[in-house]
Amino acid sequence: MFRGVNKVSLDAKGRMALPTRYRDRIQDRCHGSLVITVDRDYCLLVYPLPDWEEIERKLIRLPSLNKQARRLQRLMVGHATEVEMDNNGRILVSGELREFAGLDRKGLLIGQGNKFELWDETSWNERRDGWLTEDDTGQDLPSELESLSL
Amino acid sequence: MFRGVNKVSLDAKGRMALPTRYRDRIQDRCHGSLVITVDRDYCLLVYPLPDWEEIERKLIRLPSLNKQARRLQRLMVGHATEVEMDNNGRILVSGELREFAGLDRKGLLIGQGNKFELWDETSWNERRDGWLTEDDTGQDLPSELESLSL
DNA sequence: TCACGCAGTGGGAAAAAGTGGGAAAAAATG
DNA sequence: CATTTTTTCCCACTTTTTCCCACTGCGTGA
Repeated sequence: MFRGVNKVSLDAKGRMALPTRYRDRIQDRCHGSLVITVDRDYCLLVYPLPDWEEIERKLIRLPSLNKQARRLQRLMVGHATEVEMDNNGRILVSGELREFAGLDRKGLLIGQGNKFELWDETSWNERRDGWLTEDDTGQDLPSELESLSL
Repeated sequence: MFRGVNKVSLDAKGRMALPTRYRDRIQDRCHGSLVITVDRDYCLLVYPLPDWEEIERKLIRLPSLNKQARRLQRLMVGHATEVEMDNNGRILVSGELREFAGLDRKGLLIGQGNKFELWDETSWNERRDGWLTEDDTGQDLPSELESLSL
């Protein structure tokens, strides 16, 4: 499981070093093959290849005539890019993906279970402050949440 | 079960000595592996690794397209950091987490059953005074609270 | 009252991780 | 097919992190 906030930096060539604590797990799981795609919140998602493939299958199977489904397919499958971890534990984030997420030099890699989210530092901070102050009364909670005891 | 208020101090490198009375229990439960994450009230939560993993599993399973669920995932899983107790019974609290909780030198470790809360001393005192004077009439209690006998 | 021991604290050195640059290989273009 | 540009791979340097050791202060017991 991936978790936690990790400061990462992108160099002039768009290379990003993955935090060492995850590297062994990534090697085991997918021999360094990862897939990067986009999220509607203007961050990037980074999956180990096998995990991505499973999601991709689910997405492809969705009903093609459903608008929501096509939107998801186009966004997620359409932007999915396979990358390999190099000898220094770095991956190459393409210019298009960096631009999409507003990524400059300083990024944050956020562990989210089976995947990472990759945010521009500034965007993340803004969004996070929003989530913290946001009033959540009146919103519909999934029933799983109602009974959650942390 | 963890309970009680414990004064703790953080050194320049962010290291914090855990109170001795809990160390054996922490060794038994998780061999010194703890997870620190954030709370909406701007304090930190400290879980023994197995307790955290159970919560994490529940969080990860929540539906990805639900806004509330993603918010919780990003805040809690996204900030969760695994730490190890060192030979001197200390754990390392990262700069980001310290900053989040406004933690400087003096902190309070509050036992809360299966976890601890870690507060900056000043914030805790202010918040506690607030809870004591807060007027809760007119608020609707969940049914579990209605029948609570203390 | 003095000595011993343990918990707490700080600092420093060794190791590991991160970063940048350059050269070689590959690809693209005319 | 040759030249130019892009990409990839490798090496070396710098910074950060981690681990270990030593000192201090307080409490306890002789």
